[in-house]
Amino acid sequence: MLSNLPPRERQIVDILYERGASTVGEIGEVLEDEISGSAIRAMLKRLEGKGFVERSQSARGFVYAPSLPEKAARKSALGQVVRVFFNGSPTSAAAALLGMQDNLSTEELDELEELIAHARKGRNS
Amino acid sequence: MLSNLPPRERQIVDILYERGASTVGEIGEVLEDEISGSAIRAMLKRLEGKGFVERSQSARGFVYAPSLPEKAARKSALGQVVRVFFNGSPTSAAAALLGMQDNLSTEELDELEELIAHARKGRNS
DNA sequence: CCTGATGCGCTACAAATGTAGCACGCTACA
DNA sequence: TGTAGCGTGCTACATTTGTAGCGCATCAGG
Repeated sequence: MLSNLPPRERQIVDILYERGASTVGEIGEVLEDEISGSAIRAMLKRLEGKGFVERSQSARGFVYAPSLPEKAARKSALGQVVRVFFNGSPTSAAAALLGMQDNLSTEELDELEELIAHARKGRNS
Repeated sequence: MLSNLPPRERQIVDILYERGASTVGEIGEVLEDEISGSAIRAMLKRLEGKGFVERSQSARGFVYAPSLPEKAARKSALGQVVRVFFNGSPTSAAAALLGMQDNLSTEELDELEELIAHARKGRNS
């Protein structure tokens, strides 16, 4: 489970999910607090050992990527907050999410309505 | 920040948010892996020291509650997953959420549509 | 062929975390 | 009035995490 990684390791896999496969240098740039490259490498190595990241060669040198597919990771992460903060109700979490941003684009709203319509339909079947 | 608590401590505050104020005994029951009461108490003490939980007397004995208001914690947690997994777009996170459950009640769907309508209106203003 | 600069792995080590054990006080009940 | 049980705090300790330093390779410029 991603959720029980220690803070720093967690932070690093988050960066990996956020930015996609990255080199040690890139990770270092993203981290606000300056940290030595070898420290990052050590983290990555442990993460690799635990099976959360994979390393591969590339033109840029070694790049590290999360090994758990993003889709699964999303689901797991969302499930976590839904369970903890929204009583297991994805709907109310979605509602909170919609309240988070001040202006949604018309396209986004349309898309959401379509999703809802779809859900409604499925429900009647 | 809640997000950089070590795994076990995180797990415990999660339980607190999920169940509300709880005693050591209750926390122990929820944790799948059997763990000694004193271990839990030590965790709670550290969490209290860090300012994440508060302790108070009650009829049941000492109860522990998260000190960061649930609303803020929610927002922070959601913001986190939105940033990491959904490119900072709450909308697409909401969409994923709607896809998570197979059947939504009509009431929920109505509520969501109302939210969307409201957002649409606000946007035109 | 030197010499810096980079990026790497390894090792070591301080700090934090996760856990159990002990001793104490307070019920409750035979 | 024992004494068994429960909840508590404290302390100690093994493990894990977070970090830096060293030495080695590779590569570019002189």
